[in-house]
Amino acid sequence: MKRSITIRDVAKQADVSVATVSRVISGKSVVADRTRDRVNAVMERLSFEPSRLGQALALNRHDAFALVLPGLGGPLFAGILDGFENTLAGTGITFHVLVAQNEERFPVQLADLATRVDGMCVFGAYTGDSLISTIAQRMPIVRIAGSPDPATHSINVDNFEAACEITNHLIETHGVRKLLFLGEAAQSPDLQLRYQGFQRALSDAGIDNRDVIFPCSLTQASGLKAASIILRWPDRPEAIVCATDEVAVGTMMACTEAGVSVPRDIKVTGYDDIELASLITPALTTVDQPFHEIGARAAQILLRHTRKAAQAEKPENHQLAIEVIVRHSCGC
Amino acid sequence: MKRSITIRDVAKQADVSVATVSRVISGKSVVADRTRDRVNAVMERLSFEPSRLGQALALNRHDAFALVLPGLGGPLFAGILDGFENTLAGTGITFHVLVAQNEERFPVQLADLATRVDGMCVFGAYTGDSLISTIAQRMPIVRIAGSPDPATHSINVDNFEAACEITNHLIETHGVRKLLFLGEAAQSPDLQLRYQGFQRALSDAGIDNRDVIFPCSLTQASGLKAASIILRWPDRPEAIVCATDEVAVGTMMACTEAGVSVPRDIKVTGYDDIELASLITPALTTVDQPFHEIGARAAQILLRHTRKAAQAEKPENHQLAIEVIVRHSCGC
DNA sequence: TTGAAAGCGGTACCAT
DNA sequence: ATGGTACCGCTTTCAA
Repeated sequence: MKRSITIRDVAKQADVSVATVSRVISGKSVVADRTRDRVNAVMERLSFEPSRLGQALALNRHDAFALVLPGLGGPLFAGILDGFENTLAGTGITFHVLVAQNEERFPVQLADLATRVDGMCVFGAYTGDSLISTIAQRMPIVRIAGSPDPATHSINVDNFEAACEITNHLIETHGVRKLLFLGEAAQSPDLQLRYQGFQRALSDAGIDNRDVIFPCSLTQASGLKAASIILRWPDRPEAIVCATDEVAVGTMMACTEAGVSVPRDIKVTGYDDIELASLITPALTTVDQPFHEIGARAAQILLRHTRKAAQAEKPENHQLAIEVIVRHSCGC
Repeated sequence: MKRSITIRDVAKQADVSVATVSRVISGKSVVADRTRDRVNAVMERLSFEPSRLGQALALNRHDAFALVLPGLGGPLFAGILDGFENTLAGTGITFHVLVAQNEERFPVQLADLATRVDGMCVFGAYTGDSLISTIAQRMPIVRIAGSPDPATHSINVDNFEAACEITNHLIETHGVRKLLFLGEAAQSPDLQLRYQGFQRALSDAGIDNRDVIFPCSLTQASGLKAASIILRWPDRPEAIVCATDEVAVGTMMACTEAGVSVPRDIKVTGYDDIELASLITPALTTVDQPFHEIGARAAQILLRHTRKAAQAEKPENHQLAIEVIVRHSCGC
């Protein structure tokens, strides 16, 4: 590993001071045209790249953000990622993705990440939530669909409302009285709200809302497994409200395998509106989430709060409306 | 943003030199017990965390790797990630994930990443392949399922062989003569080999292997869309060999929608053996890939070649065997 | 066992 | 417009 060339090498060869080289690198200060050209030529010839480490240390700035996601699955993350990436493009800021696959190792990974970025965007809830608050004292953090935290910015969609609405549709329009929620409520505040909205719709309609959830992780495979059990129940539900589209698709697969017709024999709804939702037969009634918009806003918030000196501004809290998309799996 | 506490603050309060503080931080040098305790106490009290930037600059080492993935989709990445993460756990090295969603921005992102890590693991092929070779001169890189490159390490599975074998099974065991490959061949060397293995099996059996591919991106949605077109052809194929399980699942959905029975009316095979493959009905005949193992090996190679001084060692090239998993979608 | 001081690769203030 | 130089936070000789 031969020593890499530094700003001092350039200075020497161009016969100027390091200060001047630094100036032409940053382009922020005025340098005589002739001098600039000379320095640029030398940098070119030496194929000099300023060390990010040196810069970062001197400026105490990383020019990097972090995007923390609870897993690789789900097409929804692709949307957030894309929105995030798009608004960061051209700002000179890049970002790291942390995929929190391992709950146990997460705190270490997050702490490490915190030493390498100027701000973070965290999706979902984690056991290390207190750690997040700690980090938030040092840099802006925006939480998407996470636990409320006065120290961080937040972006949330109105899950309670949407879940309530979609459930209501099933009850009011299609006269269903026996419903089941399929998914995990504990996992994140986001999911909890979906379940609570569901429960509220039941109680509003005077339906007993106890014992109406069947646990299931949020994948097609789990949905398939869970639904094939449920379909064998003696008194199977008239409608299954799924926590995500993935679960719903799995559920619908279980139905066709069991020879149960959707929506005639049983109604199914999803949540998220993934690409598959509109393609499957019957097309899935679901809830559209503006993932791209969410990612974009997160990045904007981060930019705002790192660029400005005003570090002490109060947190932004964004609430996004979401829309129920009625297709055919509900009986329509 | 108040100045964070530094090693000098600790030194002053503990009444020792910064050198000594550095020694107790690293734990690599001998320090008198009493002194160490005193310093530790001060660090504790001040809740001092050494600046990674300072360390990195002094040591010229980041203690970080990068994992570059061509997208968020596919459960397969979760396996690689997990293997990678597991072998890195406890080494004090963390890693960044780069999700190459945007082809245009990829070179910038990769170059940026290169300034922040000691080694990278790159999955798949990209337009910026020459950039990768350049970076490989400065740090170890392992390519998974990528273009061959003498400057980098590599891990590959025997896709040609496996694709050939699974196709052969269809031909020999099930007497199929009219086959179609569903997927994208151009996207990566990995996929290309799958298609080439398919073609080889055809020609070995004396079947015309021109015009036997139908383009389709590697998602369920695409598989569903493509298959529903194919199924309407006047002379539909007897078997569809899909580039991935996702495509295969989409294909099977299209079949049930069209009232075409798998495997009676048409045979379908997948590739990757995702969780859903064994759950779906009929269970998918597919190819198992040791993703976890791949991720683990990649990390090991990186560790080996960054820890040792011997930077100039010759690249490692790993070839992993893969196994065809025969279930029912092929007719068995 | 400990300390003083010279880097690591930049930035930016203060002179000139 | 340019140069000299003191940092940024940490590691690591070299001496004591």
